[in-house]
Amino acid sequence: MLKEERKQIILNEVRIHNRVLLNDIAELVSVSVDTVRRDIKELHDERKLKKVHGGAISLGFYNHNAQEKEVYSIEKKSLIAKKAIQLLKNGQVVLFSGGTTNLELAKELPASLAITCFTPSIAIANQLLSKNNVEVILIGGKLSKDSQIAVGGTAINMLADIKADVCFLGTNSIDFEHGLTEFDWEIVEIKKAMIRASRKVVAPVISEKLNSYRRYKICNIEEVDVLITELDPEDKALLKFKDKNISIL
Amino acid sequence: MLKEERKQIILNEVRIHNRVLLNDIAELVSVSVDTVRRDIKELHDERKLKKVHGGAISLGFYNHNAQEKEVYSIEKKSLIAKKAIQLLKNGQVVLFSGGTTNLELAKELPASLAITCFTPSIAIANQLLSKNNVEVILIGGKLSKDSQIAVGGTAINMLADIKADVCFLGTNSIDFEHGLTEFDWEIVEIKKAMIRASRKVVAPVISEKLNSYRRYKICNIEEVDVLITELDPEDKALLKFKDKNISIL
DNA sequence: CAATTGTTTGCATATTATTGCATAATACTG
DNA sequence: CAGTATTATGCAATAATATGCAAACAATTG
Repeated sequence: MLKEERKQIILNEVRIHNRVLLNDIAELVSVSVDTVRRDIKELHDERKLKKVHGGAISLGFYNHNAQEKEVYSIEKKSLIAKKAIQLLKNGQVVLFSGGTTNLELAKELPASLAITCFTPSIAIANQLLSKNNVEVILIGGKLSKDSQIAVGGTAINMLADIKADVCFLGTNSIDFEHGLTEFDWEIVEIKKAMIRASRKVVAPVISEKLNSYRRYKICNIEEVDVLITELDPEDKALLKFKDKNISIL
Repeated sequence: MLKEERKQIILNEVRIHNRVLLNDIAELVSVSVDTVRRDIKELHDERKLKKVHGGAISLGFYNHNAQEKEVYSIEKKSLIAKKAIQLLKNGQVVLFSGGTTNLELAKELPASLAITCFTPSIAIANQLLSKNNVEVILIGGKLSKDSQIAVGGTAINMLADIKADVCFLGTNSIDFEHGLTEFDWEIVEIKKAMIRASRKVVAPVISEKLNSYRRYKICNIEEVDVLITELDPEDKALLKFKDKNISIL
């Protein structure tokens, strides 16, 4: 068994289970735990996973927590927000899903921009309210305690009456193969409806969310028109998306 | 179970419920309370939650400066809130209009109370979200910039499908002769719809709002079932309302 | 082919991290 | 202010880690 082969297996396990135990891997690939430990250390240095006491966890899993993102990735999100704002023109109708990246986007909207915004997120609605030239329309429905956005039939019905110019679609995970995915089915339903309600789908995502996936699928990667990350558009991690005719910012 | 994994679970619980008890977590993840305590201490040091006596609470997810600054007659509002809460029973469906008095009411709802709440106010929805046993349903629609509640046809249509047990109807002014009145026609429309959507109308108002009136009328004084003020129910300012068969609290 | 060099691997060892328990101190409750 | 619950602290058992070392292995060179 080649070392690289082993490392791929480890990464795969991490991707599937979001965590691995050192001992399990050692048994799985029939090497000593020391070797696995060294492999994980290398993968950690390569930023492919996070080494923790007793094993490793996926970066996506580690980062999925809202507070941490809030605190630690502000600069990245701000960069993404700035790129995203360039897509907007006066008079447009814009749909915002939830998430802290979209929240940052809402925060940074220039005061001069006159647009109409729909959102099921109370946090984003709250931010948008402070923009004088922005008309804010709240998408109603049962509030998910978890993600703090309106979900369910009412929200989906309301979206059915909308055709927005742009939808800023936050997502938990994005993967070339598995598309956009989420933890929570309620959220998936509402995001599917948001895609249907928009002419153009823009996915602002932190690069850490790339190459990870969750249980439930929102859509295929092809349904995204524009992908915005904090990385340089020419970054090698983004190249394959260009093949699918997705704009990269 | 990896330590990091456990920490993620704790964070997740905090995110969902806004607070966790040490003992609950210990049971949930099957470790001693000491271990959970240490985990929470670490998460606290990492600024991912706030450690409190007996457990942890989430960091305020967004700083609602606007509402926090409204400290006008907070004691009076708190007193009104306490009286209003006594009207509520588990299992009821409750409608909240906007306003700082209703916000105070939402804040002070006891954690044990299990009710379903509808509201067009993002500030109140936000408060209600932190109550474990409260289901929150947001009434969607265009957000009024000054009152920060959803107004217009969408909101009114949504209300048409509801029959709540109680409606806490905030109002700008209340007058024996002119009834409940407002500055803003949009708000009047939505409040009219709220009255139609409820079996019982409760008006929590500070005494300062008594005996004043505005341009637009929500309803006659007779349509109010219960009037709650910070005054003693026997106060002479309230006597005349009793004649109209309105309960005074 | 033998010698050399560098890498990988497993093992032994010392070090460090994690956990639960005991106990004393402190905070909350009525 | 007493009674209870929660917390901080030290300690010991266990598990995981880092480190050095030697054997195994591969690639390169004379």
